[in-house]
Amino acid sequence: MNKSLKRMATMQRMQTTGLELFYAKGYYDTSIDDILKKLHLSKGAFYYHFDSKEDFFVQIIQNLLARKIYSTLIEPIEGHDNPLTLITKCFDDAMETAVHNELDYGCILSNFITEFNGKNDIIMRHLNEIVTVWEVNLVTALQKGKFNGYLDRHVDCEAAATFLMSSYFGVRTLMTSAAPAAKKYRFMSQLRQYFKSIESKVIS
Amino acid sequence: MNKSLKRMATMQRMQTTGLELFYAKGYYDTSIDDILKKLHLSKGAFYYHFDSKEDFFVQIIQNLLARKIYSTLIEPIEGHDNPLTLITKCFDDAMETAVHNELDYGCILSNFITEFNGKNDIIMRHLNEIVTVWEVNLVTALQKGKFNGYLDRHVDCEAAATFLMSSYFGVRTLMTSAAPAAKKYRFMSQLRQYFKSIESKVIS
DNA sequence: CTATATACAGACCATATGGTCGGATTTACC
DNA sequence: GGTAAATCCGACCATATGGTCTGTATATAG
Repeated sequence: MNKSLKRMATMQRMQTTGLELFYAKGYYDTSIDDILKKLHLSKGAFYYHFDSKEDFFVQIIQNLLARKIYSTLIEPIEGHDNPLTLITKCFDDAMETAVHNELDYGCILSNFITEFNGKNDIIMRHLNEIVTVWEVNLVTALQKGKFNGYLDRHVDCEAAATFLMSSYFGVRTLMTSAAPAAKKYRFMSQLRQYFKSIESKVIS
Repeated sequence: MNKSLKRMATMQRMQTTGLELFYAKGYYDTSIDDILKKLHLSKGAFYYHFDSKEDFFVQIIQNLLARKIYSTLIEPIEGHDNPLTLITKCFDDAMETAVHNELDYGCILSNFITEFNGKNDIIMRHLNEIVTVWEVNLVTALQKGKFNGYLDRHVDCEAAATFLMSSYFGVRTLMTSAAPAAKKYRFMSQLRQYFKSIESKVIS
């Protein structure tokens, strides 16, 4: 980490706009020139800092995507409150920003998994790692919630986590298709319904 | 529909392998030559039958994709039985074939929506049409189920449909990532849990 | 002030892709 | 069997893309 500030700054700029465009247009349909054009930089600058387009993207995953997922989907569910409440608010917030984007492209993680599945194993491994981290944190939060009496003791926390991740990935995809605000509202109502069915039945 | 048999046969062959490759590698990362190579056909043959790559894909959507979605996700939920039972079996079957594919690429409809969102409005309209058909049929099935006393009368059928579509899209994406069989099992267990919470509470 | 490493510019290259076009071959019809 | 339409071939084109390489300006160190 002994890199100069200028180097870091340029790399950061490239990665930020790179992620923007990759998210909006997809990895394979975004050329390096697209990114460089937006930054008024040249090919020489790019290949001075990165070995290849793939290397560039892997660094983006580690430096930006992982943190983004963490701050959006993981960190908000940490805490000692009712995990169902935390998850509800977390999903609600994430979907709300999606609704307010004039042009939403769905869950960035889900999109990349779709794009790279069966095409690039190296990148898939990095994406799967993020999925696993999310899963582990979700399961942990749910288990803690069970321990603290918020969830029914018969709940399969691994299964619940899978179900939640699935539904979130899917609704973000569906929201890009049409009527995002309505989709969000409907989704949230049924998420609460599901949560009601797994919460503790004991009247405290 | 006065086209000769030979013409129809060739076009069918092209569309079938076209959909195969588009599904496996994505639209933009599949070249026309890839498709032609697999069929031992030439560029001339392709552009004799189709105006462009986009026209080709639109025809694939209408001729193959729409029917595939219909036979997999719509037709199985038609009938007068309990829609929750039908949907459960429908999802179970669809995911089972995905599990048995050595290489699964997720829900084909969801994948294309992800790929074309924000990139190609014409194709997106065709994909959205299929989504709408699915949604309408799901809502209808649920409403009929409510009318027939299978579902609780307070259930919001539109919301339930959105929730189901979301979770299905999402789980298919998740399944491509790792451990599809386990993901399927966990998902189905929580789907049943959700269904239990919206089914009729009246003991018949 | 000079030398040297850093950071970037941009021409260039090999390859791939969607699409065109004139011609060859096959099929259908009289 | 001859003719014309339908079907298909494959060379060719313009463009785009990932990546290389040489050169140049700027900053840093001695």
